[in-house]
Amino acid sequence: MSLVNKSIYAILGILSIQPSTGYDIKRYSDKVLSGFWNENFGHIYPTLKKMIESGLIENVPGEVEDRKIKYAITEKGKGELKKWLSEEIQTPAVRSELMLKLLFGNDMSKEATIDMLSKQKDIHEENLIKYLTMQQELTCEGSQITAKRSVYYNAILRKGIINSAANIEWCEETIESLKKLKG
Amino acid sequence: MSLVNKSIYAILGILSIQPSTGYDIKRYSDKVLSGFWNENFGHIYPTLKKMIESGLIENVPGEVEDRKIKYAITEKGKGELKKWLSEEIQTPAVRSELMLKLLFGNDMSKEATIDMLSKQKDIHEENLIKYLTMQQELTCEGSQITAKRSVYYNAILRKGIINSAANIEWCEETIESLKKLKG
DNA sequence: GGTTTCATGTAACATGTTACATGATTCT
DNA sequence: AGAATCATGTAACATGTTACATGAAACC
Repeated sequence: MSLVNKSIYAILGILSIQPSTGYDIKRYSDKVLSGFWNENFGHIYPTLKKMIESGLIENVPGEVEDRKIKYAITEKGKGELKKWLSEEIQTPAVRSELMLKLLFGNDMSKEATIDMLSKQKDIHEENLIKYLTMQQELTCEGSQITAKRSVYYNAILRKGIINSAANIEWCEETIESLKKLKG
Repeated sequence: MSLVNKSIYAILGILSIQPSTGYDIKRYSDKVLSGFWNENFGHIYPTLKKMIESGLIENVPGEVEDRKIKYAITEKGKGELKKWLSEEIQTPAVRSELMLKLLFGNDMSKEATIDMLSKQKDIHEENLIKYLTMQQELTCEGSQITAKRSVYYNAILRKGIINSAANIEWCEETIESLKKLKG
């Protein structure tokens, strides 16, 4: 079992912002990275252990208070993060269940297909609102994010907004084209 | 090892169009499903075996000529396909390396970030052309796709087109916003 | 006092990719 | 004749999720 790759960079990145516990990392990916990156405990804790072993992170001394275990990025970890950042991004393999179902939509009733697309549209509309809200939170209060980072974070939110809008548009036009179909 | 789920529905769907060999299935996902769904041999062949065992597909009699093994969907398989089509789509977990790198873009030079985004833009531009070409091929010659299915297939291509365009737009605006940044 | 959230962790499972092995056929 | 494509398959690896177990602290 490797249980490493990909997650280690997310963890290194989060720890480069500030020292955190495993729980903090999970919370960060659920809230800040919501919709772009996900982590789960079954991955986080074993990965943290391996990263300690390889010297990419370390326990924060004096902070091992109650039952929390706080980690910080080391110089070696910072180097590893920078190295990864400069590497080419490999395009991920896509497996869209929606597209698959639509392609075999012949075997589905028109109504069921429209219903499926409506549900997708609802999801994207919810997401759009979520990203717009996050964007407002970013611009209003200074929050914990530094000004420089906020430019990057705003770009990420814009990506969510643009993609959600595109998906909504597509759902609508596809529903319309199906309604025009006879049978 | 299960080596089943998800792939079985792609296979059932493809076989519902016409009987095919494992190789045909791979080719179909590379060409027709390109960008929406991917399959690999390490998955296809073991899955086909399991599907034979569970009676979802069968060998096409008399067609086991040379070294090709052709499979066809059974009535049970058709039922399974329809059942899956009516099930709710679960939203897939997202892990976007690009977004992760952008979020930690603080640790990257501005130029490197812009370069990264340019490369992404190029990829999406290539994809856009690919989808537009596929759309033209669909409308010009009748190809092998039936008229009814072509409506669904066109919707899929439209999805690729709209998404590619949205991504290009986002790359451009993000590059611009970074260029305006000092430092 | 009970529920929710915080907090850490493991084991089993699910899923998917890559590398390798083999050999026929077709194209140049 | 040699290279590319067709064709099938396995084993090892890589990766990721879910369910379970445990218990403290905070909230209501």
